[in-house]
Amino acid sequence: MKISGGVEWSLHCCVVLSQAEDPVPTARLAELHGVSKSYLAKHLQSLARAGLVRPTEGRDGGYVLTRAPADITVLDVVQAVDGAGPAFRCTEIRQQGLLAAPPEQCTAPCGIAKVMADAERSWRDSLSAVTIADLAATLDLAALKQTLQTSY
Amino acid sequence: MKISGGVEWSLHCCVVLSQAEDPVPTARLAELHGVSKSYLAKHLQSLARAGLVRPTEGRDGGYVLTRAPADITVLDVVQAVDGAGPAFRCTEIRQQGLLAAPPEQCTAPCGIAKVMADAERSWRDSLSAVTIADLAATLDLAALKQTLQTSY
DNA sequence: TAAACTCGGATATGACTTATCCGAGTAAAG
DNA sequence: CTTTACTCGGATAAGTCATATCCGAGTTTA
Repeated sequence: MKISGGVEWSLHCCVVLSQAEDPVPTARLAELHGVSKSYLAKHLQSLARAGLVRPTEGRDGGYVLTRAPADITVLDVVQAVDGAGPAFRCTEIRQQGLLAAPPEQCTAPCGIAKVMADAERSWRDSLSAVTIADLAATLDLAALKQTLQTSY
Repeated sequence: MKISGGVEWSLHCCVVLSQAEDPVPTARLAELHGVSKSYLAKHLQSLARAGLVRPTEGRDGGYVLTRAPADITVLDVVQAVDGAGPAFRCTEIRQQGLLAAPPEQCTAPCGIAKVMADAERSWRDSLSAVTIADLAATLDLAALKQTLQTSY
């Protein structure tokens, strides 16, 4: 089980965007966090496709959050970057091989698939209980905003 | 987020082993489930390395569970096959770039890392609440044992 | 003693994540 | 109105990890 590395970058960017009033371009977000601009751009595109951020083109353009920070959960960001599909995909092994179960017993989901799905649900519930606003609240916002206004 | 495909095979195998009294070889487990023998062997090795199953070599050899089915959780199997490391790895972005936080504020874990770790904990708790015995209880054990005794 | 069957690690293949670049389009400034 | 500079977006390589397979070392049985 593994989570895409871009998730961490994207979450940090969302926190920064929640404190910025003006659009923030990709290059600026990259130097703020000390990461590759080219690669960060790819993840920001994922956020844009998911409708979490809105791009502004041209001079003085950049990204802005589309919703209030309290209305964007960590799960929203994770799914936008890492995909929303289930981590475990049941291939219906119980219907294959010598001990294939008869189809009439396969109306209910496989017991193994059910356990994995329940676990993923718990995982998602935990992530959706925290918002970008909650994450921002744990930081020194005064210092952050001051750095944001530092000359380019 | 994605889970190795071998996890499904391994869980089904553990359920079968919980109902078998004699060692079951890899080739037999493969034909019972209709999957590749060569590839299944690799995952069974992972289970053996984790100490969940014990191999018996030579003629009439095979694999046997090392513990009672009620003492082996789904989490044990998942971690044996897919690795036990955390899915999210914090790279301490907060200490890099223009808005690097001073080290004295970084004694506690990053807020983002904490959220992700909590979610993974929920996931693991769900998986560790179910055992191989629980999974077996949802099946038609009489039919399964009969198939197990079918001639090779 | 010999034979057959078992697991174990070492070895190719393929898919996916990672990482990067340049062009199309847009808003602002002169 | 023209020019300029800056923005995002998709298309494009490299690297890494999971997938899939094979043959040899060792052991039990007959």
